[in-house]
Amino acid sequence: MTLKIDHIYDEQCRRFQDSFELVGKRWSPAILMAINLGSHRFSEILARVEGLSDRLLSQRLKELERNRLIDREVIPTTPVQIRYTLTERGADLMQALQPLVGWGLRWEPELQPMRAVS
Amino acid sequence: MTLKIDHIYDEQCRRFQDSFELVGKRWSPAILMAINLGSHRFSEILARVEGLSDRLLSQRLKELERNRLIDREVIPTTPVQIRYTLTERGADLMQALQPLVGWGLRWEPELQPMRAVS
DNA sequence: CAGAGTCACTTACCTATTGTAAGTGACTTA
DNA sequence: TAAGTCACTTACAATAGGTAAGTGACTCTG
Repeated sequence: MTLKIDHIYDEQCRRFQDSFELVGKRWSPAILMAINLGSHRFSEILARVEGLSDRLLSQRLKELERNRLIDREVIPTTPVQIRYTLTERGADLMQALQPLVGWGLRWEPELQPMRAVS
Repeated sequence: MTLKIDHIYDEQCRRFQDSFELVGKRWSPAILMAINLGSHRFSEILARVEGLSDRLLSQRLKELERNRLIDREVIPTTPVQIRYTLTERGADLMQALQPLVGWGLRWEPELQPMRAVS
C-alpha cells in the first residue's frame, strides 16, 4: 500500500520534473510569453525579452519548435520574415502557467534575484 | 496608448521571467514537489528525485531557503536530522504550479527529452 | 552607385553552471 | 575493529550560457 502510494508520488514527481525541464530552460518561458503577448518575429521577441541574446533566442526557438510548442512560418518577402506562433499545445501551456503570474504578483515584495549573488 | 499597452506587456513578461527564474533552475521545482509530497529529509528528497546528485541538492536547498521558499529545521538527534518544509510562500507556489501537472498529463504522449539531444 | 542598414541567423571564444566522484566528522550497528 | 548512516564539502571534468563579431540577401541614403 505504502509502496503503491510512493510509486504514484514518485511518478507525479518525475512527470512534473519532465514537464518543467521541457519548458524551464533559461529564457524559454519568457520567449513563449513574448509570443503569447503578440511578438511573433525574431527581432520583436528579442526586443521584448530583456537581456536575451540573439544566439540564445535562435537556439531556444529551435528547441521549442522541436518540442512542438511553437510553429515557424517563413513569409517570402524581402527581407524574409519568419513568423513564430504558439501551437495548441504551447497555448495550453501558457494557460497552465497563468497562476504563476498571480503568484509573482502576490509575493512580489519578496522577490530577490537568484542569480548574480555571490 | 500603444506605448502604455506595450509597457504593461513588457512588465508582465519581465515579472513572469523573474518568477520563473527564481524557481526554475534545474532540480528546484522537483525538490519543492518532493517536499510537498512528504519527503522532508535530505536523503528522502535525494531518493525521490531521480537523477539528482547530493551536491546539487545541497546547493539548491540553500538557494531555496535563501529565497524563503523552504524552512530548515535542525533536530538534535544522533545522527542529527534536518527537516525541510515549505514556507507559506513555497506552498502557495506549489498550488500555482498544479496546472502544470495537468498539462503534463494532457500532452504526455508528446513528451520527448529536451536535454541530451545533439 | 558606394556605403550604411535590416533581418534572421552562425561561428568563435571565454566564463559560469552542472555532473561525477571522492572525502568528512560525528555518530551507530555487526 | 570494520563497515554504515547522515548531511553535507571539495576537486575536477563536461556542458551550457554570455559576448562579440561575421554572414548573405536584400533596401535605402546621399
